[in-house]
Amino acid sequence: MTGDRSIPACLACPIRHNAVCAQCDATELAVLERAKSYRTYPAGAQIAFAGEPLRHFATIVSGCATLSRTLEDGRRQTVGLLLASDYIGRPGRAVSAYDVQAVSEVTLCRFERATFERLVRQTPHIAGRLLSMTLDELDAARDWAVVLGRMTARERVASFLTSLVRRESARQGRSGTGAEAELVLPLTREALADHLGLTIETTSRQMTALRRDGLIQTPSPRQIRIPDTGRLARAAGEEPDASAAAL
Amino acid sequence: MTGDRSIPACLACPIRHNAVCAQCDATELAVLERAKSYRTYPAGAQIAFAGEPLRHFATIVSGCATLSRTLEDGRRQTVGLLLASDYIGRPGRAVSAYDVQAVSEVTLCRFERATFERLVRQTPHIAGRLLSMTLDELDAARDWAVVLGRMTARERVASFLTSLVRRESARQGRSGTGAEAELVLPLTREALADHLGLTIETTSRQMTALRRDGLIQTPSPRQIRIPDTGRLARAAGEEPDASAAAL
DNA sequence: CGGTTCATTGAGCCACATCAAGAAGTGTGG
DNA sequence: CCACACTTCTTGATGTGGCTCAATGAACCG
Repeated sequence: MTGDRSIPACLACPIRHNAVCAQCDATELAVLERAKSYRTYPAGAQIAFAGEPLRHFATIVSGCATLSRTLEDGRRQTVGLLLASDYIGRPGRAVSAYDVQAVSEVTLCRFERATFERLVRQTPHIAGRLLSMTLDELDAARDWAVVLGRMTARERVASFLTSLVRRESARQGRSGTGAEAELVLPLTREALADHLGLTIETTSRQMTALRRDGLIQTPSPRQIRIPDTGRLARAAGEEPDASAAAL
Repeated sequence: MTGDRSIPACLACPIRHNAVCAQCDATELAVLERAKSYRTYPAGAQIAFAGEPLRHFATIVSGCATLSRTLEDGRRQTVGLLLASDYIGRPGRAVSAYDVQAVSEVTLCRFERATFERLVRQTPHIAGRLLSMTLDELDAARDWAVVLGRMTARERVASFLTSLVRRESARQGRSGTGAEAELVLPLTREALADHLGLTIETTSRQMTALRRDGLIQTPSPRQIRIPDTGRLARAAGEEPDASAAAL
């Protein structure tokens, strides 16, 4: 494709093996190549509005976005944290059910809605991958419902950090680097609180408490070092065997 | 099919047009017909256990079941309420992520897991419907996350009753009977509390409060009459236009 | 260097949890 | 048909985790 200098080829795409196109072969990718367009949003930009039409189905190539809903009185709840390879939009619906906001700078790989729906129908590899990803999202949403419905503030923070570490290390292939981990929070305290179903203040206090107890270290508010992920997972309410059974 | 007297034909199935088979034609149904088996569980029975293998992919033909997870210390959160035409199990996973419990007597239409996965791959009509249903479930799970994360006890109860009324009237075709509604709670107070992320006591108190305020009437604890669904929806935190805009 | 945004910390209060007791409904056996 | 046990639901009294309100600190930026 000589067309647009700024759009990289699918075969060189960083999320080639994780996005809806993961199972596509070279021929199928060529079709996607022609239909796709890129768009980049700055940090803080709103990508979609709840209740408003959504022209594209899009995949996050890089960056981080939140999926949230705001009640009239201002209460907001984030219902999904979207990272690279996650998708935005719903085949079959013209209207976005949630607000989508770029948390860091976000680059999307987009398809016109009608075009994408045709692609889904005609390409079992896309339909299959889309189903698999949606089932994963459904499990993630349900898991998070347990956190929101039953866990204490401390457990919520610990759960979130634990799940971030897991996503991070899953993305990078290494399944368990062992005890230690370090991560950069993509979210502000406000976005974090909205995700946890807490206030900024409570979230901050729990971060302080976890630091005091030696479960995390915070060189800066956004940077978090976890000396022992197992201990943090236990603080998140997980039984000691859950995923670090090997130790 | 002369095989089993107790299994009704797909064409006569009460959930024919709502389940994963909804888009199938007569030929495809014939294939399902041969592969399916029925099983009925009494109220209270556990259909699947979190972390345990799940041999079948199943659809609820009749009855009501809950999808839940229990933490070691006994805290339980229901993450899904399954009614007729909803499915149980996850194509591609051999292990159940949640506990599934029959709330009322439940009849399932089941397929061996491997058989069903083959059917999904070979039948676009099934794959498509499964995707669509999963996307709906995902939206429902995310909507419920907003309730669990940000709503007061009163709003949670009102939200739940409102959503039950909506599902009921959607299932029966009539989109909005107007203001009035009556329903029989499929859940005990305990199961209800587990779904709302509250205690039994708080749930009961909120029911009492809603009755006191004239938003509901309760001839018996399980039977609920809603004289004005719009008013209840507003108590659930919905802006007055949301779905009863026509008034 | 003031203004702005973001994060932390403190003090007090309130919604919901917990603990405890009754009330109402349901089933069983005499 | 009633007595008794058992489960389910309701109501009351008290405690507490997280929210609210308010101030301060830290980082960034024009």
